[in-house]
Amino acid sequence: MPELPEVEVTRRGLSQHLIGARVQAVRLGKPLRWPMGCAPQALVGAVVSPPVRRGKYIWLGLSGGAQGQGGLLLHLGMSGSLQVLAQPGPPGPHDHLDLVTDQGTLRLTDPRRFGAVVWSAGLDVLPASKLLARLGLEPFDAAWSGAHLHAATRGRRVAIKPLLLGGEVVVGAGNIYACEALFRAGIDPRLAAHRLSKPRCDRLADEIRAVLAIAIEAGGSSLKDFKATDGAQGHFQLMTQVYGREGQPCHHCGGAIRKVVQGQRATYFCPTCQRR
DNA sequence: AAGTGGACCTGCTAGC
DNA sequence: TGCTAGCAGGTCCACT
Repeated sequence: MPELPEVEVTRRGLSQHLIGARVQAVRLGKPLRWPMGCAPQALVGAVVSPPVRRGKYIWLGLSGGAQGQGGLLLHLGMSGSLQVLAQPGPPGPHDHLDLVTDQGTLRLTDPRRFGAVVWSAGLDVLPASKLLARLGLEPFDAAWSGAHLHAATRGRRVAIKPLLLGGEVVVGAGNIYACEALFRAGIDPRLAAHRLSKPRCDRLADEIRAVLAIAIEAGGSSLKDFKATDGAQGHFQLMTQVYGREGQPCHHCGGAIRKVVQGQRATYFCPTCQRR
């Protein structure tokens, strides 16, 4: 589910409610992708630092508990969401973490359990450092540019769309936003990455940043599971030009949007507006 | 090294 | 109406 915009909307929600909150209790549900790596009890008494986003991860710094200085690295996988609840009801079968604090209960809900909650003593030490090690540039970092994209794609014969999904070049564009950015840039998702000219890299780098910014403004995309921390739904899914629109007319040229499969993921594009 | 495909898990939908 | 196959926003790992 959550791509960069949904994670960023979530991070902002956590910032509003949880900074300075003191952990009172921790409850775990079913196992997620990896074990948390510390005893839940050891987090009691810790105080929450301002949350930080790196790619699709959220880092929630914690200080002062028995576990000592460190934090939780959170990932929402395909179907996760985080809410801050003033009056939490009993946890359901898909609620896998409750961080009860004096400012509300942070609850992670994730039906598919591809998400993760991992304790680490810091972002730059194991295990967090390993999870973040291969991540590419942040799209809102000044270093993200067409020049960087151009350099990173030299010698890469893989198609541009699955390369974007991999996140080693630039983080944050998942299946929806990779499709949308390539449409906006007029680039065929099947084009081998190394064939992208410098001007087209400039355009694509700009469009990736633009579509992610627009989606953050829209509160993200809520296809089925995603909710912001206050339960609000995003509405970017109403604005997609290609994603999920197979057979429907292109808003630009009127031709039918096509769907192909790349790397076992659906890709949507306009065969007229997007060129090799 | 780069590329490809399978794995993880659950719920929903389209099609028979 | 009921079953089943296929699909879903991510990413790690093993294999060629």
